[in-house]
Amino acid sequence: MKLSNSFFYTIRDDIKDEDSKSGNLLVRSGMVKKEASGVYMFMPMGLRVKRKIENIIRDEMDKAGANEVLMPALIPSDIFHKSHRYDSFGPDMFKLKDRNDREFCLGPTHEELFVMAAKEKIKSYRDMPFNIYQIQDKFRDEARPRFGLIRTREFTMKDAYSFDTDSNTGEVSYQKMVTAYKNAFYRMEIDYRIVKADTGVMGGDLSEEFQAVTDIGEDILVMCDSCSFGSNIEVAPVQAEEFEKEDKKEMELVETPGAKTIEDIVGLLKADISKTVKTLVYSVDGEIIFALVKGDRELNETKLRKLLKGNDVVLATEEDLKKVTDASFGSLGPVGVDVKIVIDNEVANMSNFVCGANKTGYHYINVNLSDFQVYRQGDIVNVREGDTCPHCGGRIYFKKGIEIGNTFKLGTKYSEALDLNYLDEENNLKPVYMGCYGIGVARCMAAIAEQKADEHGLVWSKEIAPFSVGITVINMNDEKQSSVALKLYENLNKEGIDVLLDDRDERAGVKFKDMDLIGIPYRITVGKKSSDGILEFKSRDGKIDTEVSSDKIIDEIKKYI
RNA sequence: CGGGAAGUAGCUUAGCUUGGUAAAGCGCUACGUUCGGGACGUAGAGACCGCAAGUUCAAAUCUUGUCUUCCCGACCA
Repeated sequence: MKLSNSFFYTIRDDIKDEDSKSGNLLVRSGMVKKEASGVYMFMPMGLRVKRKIENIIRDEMDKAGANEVLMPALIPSDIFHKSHRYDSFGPDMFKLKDRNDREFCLGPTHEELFVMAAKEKIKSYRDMPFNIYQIQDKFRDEARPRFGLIRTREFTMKDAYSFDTDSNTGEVSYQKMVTAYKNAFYRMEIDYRIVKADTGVMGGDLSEEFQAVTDIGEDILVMCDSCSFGSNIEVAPVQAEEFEKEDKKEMELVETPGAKTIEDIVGLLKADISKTVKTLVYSVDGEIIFALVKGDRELNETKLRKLLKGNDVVLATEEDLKKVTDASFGSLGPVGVDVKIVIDNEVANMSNFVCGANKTGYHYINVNLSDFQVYRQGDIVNVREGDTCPHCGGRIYFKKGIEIGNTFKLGTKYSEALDLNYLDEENNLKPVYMGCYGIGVARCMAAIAEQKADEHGLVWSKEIAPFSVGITVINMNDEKQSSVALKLYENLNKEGIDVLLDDRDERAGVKFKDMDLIGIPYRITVGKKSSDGILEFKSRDGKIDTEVSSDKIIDEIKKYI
């Protein structure tokens, strides 16, 4: 591509309302443009990057034996009613009606349609396994789109679905996809971790996330310093701390005026923080419960939801609280109150602890489990850095991540809901075992930008750069220079190398800045010495900066791409 | 959905407290000088100040409403 007479522009100033590094640079470099919150246009450069990512994924999927298909984005809503997901998606789904008032939605995901497609083929156990995938746009009316391309409302996703007779062969299909993902992300040069994750609205048996490590990640990744353990904090198990068992002391009411937080209590009563218990009030599907965690722990709502098998788990409001006690939030506890009490495993190890007395301004000291009735006990808190690894006893540390891929063992959830069955060898009708596998295409693009960009702009790895090589002509009005550059451009094209020729009548500085901003990995500069057959060869990452004679330049470039 | 901030030229912003229909830089056009890391000078073009009501002789500025966008949180494959 020649830049003169091309649809190409860059923006010099930082973009207002694009605070993330990747979002800002992708817009500044003219790769994308925002049209509405979480809705982006892809311009020529940006589209090329996106396509290259898609093609890497497509290549790896094909190698893994998956077949590409394409589903509609416009989907009749009734199929989501059948799978009972219409309500679980709720307001995240874009809904519309046709002229006959039939309800449609813009697909937020495609499990249902893939099941319908699979029904065409699957009759018997002989018809499996197979895997089908598509690269297509999904629509989700996110509560808060953010960070440029990282969380958008329309986004391109590769989604694959495996169909197997049972969990044994399903496991094989699953591992094939995991391998394909590793290959794809390796080629994209993304720094990522695989972590265990919550299955969420997808349901199923197991979920693993591929998380790109960046500072602006939306997820907290829990890693171990001495083994391969990795988990999203949502589901990372906590190794409950053990405490010395003390003899039970007599519970005692003490005045704690004005104390609202655990820190206040610790200061006021000179209590050790490990002797304090925090009471959190949750509304679980409308019912008020008290959740008890050690004073310095944070409650994990995902774990609480699972323990109680609830759907809607939210912090209670002051109004909710009034239904069960007159006490205010800072003075709550498990003693003498008529609500279900859920305790964290760690609380079960504690004795003679401090907690609220359900009387504003008062706490009890020396409370023990025998002083109240426990409804449920479980792991309901977040891991902290420095905690003990539940697998090997090593130390836990955190990273922030952007979810770029996700693999699920769905099991039979969808096949049962949508009647996807097969006949086995003994002529029994059985539900199909499914897996599903997603990669966020533009999210990969943003994650790479986030990880690799420097103070000069974007830096793309060679396989996903919009062009592999850029030619910068210092002076287009110099006939020698322009003819050398044009010849080189043609020869590189003949070699099948993606090459961008900056033949604009701009000053050299502007051209250098633009080539850096858009992140072309290799640059050839055609300048004064080109009349002596000398060209400059430089890599965007700064590792190469050398002069090469013009008859050797193509061989030199081929070494790298 | 809760908390915070912001909408003024294509872009980034000033002006708003203390009302008098608008300013700068970048970009753009023309000419000249420049020409290897976002050049300089001169002259221009370009804005019903998000939208709607209200107060007022007069509103970018004050009041109310509304829409949009971003940030933190909630939520989220």
